[in-house]
Amino acid sequence: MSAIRHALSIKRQDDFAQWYQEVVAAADMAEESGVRGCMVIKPWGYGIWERMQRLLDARIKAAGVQNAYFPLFIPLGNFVREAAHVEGFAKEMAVVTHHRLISDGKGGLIPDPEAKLEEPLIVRPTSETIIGDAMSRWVQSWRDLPLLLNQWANVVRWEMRTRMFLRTSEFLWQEGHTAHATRDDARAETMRALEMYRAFAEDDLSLPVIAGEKPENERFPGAAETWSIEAMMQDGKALQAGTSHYLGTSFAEAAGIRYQDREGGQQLAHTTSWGVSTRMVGALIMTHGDDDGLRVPPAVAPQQIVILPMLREDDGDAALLAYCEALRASLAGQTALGEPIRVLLDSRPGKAAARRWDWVRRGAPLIVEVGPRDMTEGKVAVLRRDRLWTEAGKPDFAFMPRESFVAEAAITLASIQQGLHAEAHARREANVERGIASFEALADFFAADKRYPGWAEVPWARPTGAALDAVVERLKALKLTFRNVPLGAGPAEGACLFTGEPAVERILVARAY
RNA sequence: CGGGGAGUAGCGCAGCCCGGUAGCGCAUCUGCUUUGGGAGCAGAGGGUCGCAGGUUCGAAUCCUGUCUCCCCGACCA
Repeated sequence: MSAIRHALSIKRQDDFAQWYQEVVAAADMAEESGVRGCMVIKPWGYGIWERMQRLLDARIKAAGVQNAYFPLFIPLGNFVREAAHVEGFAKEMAVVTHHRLISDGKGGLIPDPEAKLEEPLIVRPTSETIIGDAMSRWVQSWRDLPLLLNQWANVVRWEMRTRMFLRTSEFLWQEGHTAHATRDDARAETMRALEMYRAFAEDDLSLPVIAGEKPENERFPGAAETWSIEAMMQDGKALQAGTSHYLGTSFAEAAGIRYQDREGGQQLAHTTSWGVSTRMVGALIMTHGDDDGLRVPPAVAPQQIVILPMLREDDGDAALLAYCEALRASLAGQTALGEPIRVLLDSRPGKAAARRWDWVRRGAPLIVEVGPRDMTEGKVAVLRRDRLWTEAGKPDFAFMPRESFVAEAAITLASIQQGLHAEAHARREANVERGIASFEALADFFAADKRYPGWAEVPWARPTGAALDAVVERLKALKLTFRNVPLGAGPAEGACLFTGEPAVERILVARAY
């Protein structure tokens, strides 16, 4: 029995879905908007997304990809060109049909029947078609290739069931779109983007992921190959945290992206697309969150250190504030994880001991409380969010000289960044089962009632078409899905769990978000 | 989109069955006390009861519709 008085009312192990929702609210990240499937992202949540944007954008630009912006609306006629793509998205589309409102005579407004659009516009669910259209004009010669574009944008998919950050009708993302002269070049770009996402997730978000290729049934509509990074959440489910697609020439054919080669012949370009979305914020919560709220990895924390002066609303406050301001300035002059330290002096009135818990729930990596006696002694009281409690169930403050804290702040932040990754990585590795040799054993593995159903990595023969569909159905009956064929998986041995044929590779099976 | 549950103050809830002045806890504000770690006492402010119709002398409460959220399913780059 624990005497700890946690900052949340719901524990992960009691109700993971409810816990997730409480973290989103308690960490002040987002709230309901009143519009189905759409959320208001609040400053702390959006600040985390902005940090993700900044770090990923730098990686994208470092690869020579340029940012551009394409329209929100796509003419319906443009969208219908790539058959598989259309089939994949048609049933979840928002459509604009009118351009004016008129009074309904009862004090309300209705779309003006006189203002119906000749051709409806769809709200982009992704931008392959509209960017492909631009590429068809921008690509003429082999000298125009490769064409490497990215856009940061919102997209809309009319989801049947939504969850904050994980699946919303409108979400924010980046979508990279590239065109290449050859299959090899395009595939190399696909893999570069995949590796970029892996490094971004692991290094910047402390999120251990497994990069690999999606099986045929999980491919992006119209893609030749789909690759993903998969992360394990604290309930053992898998979350696809980023995807990279080699699109072959089918989108180039649909959009007319052709170039003249060195011999003067007309060739179809090979295209790719790749994306990461605000879903990543959900992955962060479900990977690093604990029973006291979120824990934000320092690299993406909007504020890495929060200073809380213990104000008493008396004459001593001025001196205490000056002491804290000096502390803030000396920290802000330091560099951690390659950037100036982001430090907030939270001097709003109120008891520091009470406001501390707001920052615990938000997951600020370091919380520093400073009282009059600390000031006199030249000390600070430091609370690390990644190790909150003492054995006795009290907040684990480290009282240390101010100068020591300042001198070690960068190292401490790097240590938290690394520690969160190590913790999540150890948890995942402890819950990936690689020794399952039969379908029955697979079913047993997932039938066991345990906190982490985890993942299974099993040999398979890579069936396709109807044979694959049959396997997918068998898995669906167990609420299981294929995740990906990990790049780093060992050589396949033995028989395919699903067909009995000699295995050709190893694939991850898991419950998934 | 199918089945189930829910919407009352910023948050969590009671009241509804059986119609009759809108309640509790936390939070907020004020005062006093307290002051090394999530303070105590007293007082105060804050709600067209999701929205729209209907029944009724009278609706948070009964009826109809609708919107949103949660859970299960189907769907899901």
